[in-house]
Amino acid sequence: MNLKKYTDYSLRVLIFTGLKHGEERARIKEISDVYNISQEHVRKVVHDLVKRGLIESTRGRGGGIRLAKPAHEINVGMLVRDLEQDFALLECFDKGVNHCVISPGCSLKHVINKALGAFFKVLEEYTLEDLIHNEEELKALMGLST
Amino acid sequence: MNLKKYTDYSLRVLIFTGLKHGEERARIKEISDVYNISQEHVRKVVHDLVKRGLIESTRGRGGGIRLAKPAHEINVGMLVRDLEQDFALLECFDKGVNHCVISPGCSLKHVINKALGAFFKVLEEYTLEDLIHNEEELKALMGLST
DNA sequence: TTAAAAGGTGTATTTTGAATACATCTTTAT
DNA sequence: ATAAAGATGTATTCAAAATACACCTTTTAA
Repeated sequence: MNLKKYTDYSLRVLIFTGLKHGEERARIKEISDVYNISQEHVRKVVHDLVKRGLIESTRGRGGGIRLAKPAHEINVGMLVRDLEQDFALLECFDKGVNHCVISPGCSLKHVINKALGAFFKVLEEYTLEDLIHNEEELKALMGLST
Repeated sequence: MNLKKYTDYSLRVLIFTGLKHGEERARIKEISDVYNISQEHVRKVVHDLVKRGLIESTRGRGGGIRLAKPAHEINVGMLVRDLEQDFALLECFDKGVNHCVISPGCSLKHVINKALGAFFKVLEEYTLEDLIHNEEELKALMGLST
């Protein structure tokens, strides 16, 4: 059981970007340096976040990225749901693929579904703002002058 | 986000086996036929469940498998935890691999962990007995004479 | 007006781990 | 002795994720 690295990276990109204020912008290069993730990947992740409307990017010299909406409007649960598209925890979750004969009478899927619901319920209690509440500490860890 | 097919298969093997009573035993061949999973795989899964002490097997003619303990003592949560060994949802969960600089001050891992806890809390409310409460229906779906 | 800085985009390759298959062995009741 | 059952180790296939490569577009400051 695991999440994709892209989900992890996306969250980290948002955390970094969330630390910029006002007219400040984050640059892909910066993010790539801080987290030691190649620029290519960061670029992909950023691009994706732009498409999802979470990040706003400006091209050209002096450009960069910033959050497209306030951090408290970016919900962690929604984000993870979005980024992880595939939640077919059991074969029978995917109608197209399933060929388990007992699935019509099988309680397992309900149990797993209920558990998955609980998982997201917790995540939905948090927003990006909660993840950057300790702004100074994070900046220090990143080696950013404050 | 997904579970391994082996987890799925294991649960299904237990469900099948749990429908046998008294001196009755399930045979790998039977399970393989009902679920349409090759005998090879069922064998692996069964072997694993035997090692985990959930199933008792008898070799030789007239042999087969049965639960090693009553169905209500087989907890779904524990089972899934056991079968899915790897819960490194984020890179920073795995100390050996992690190289995210912000991890000492990052709240994300706590949030994800809490969610994972909620996931298992739900699963732990169920045992194999709950999964086979509708014994007759399941047997009918499997095409077993009752 | 052009060079540098920034992001955009499509495609290809590598890696990993799960899923599956193959081959052969051991045990035991009849 | 033999057939029915499970045991076990190894090899192969496959898919998806992760990563890398190449090249494009936009913007602005020198």
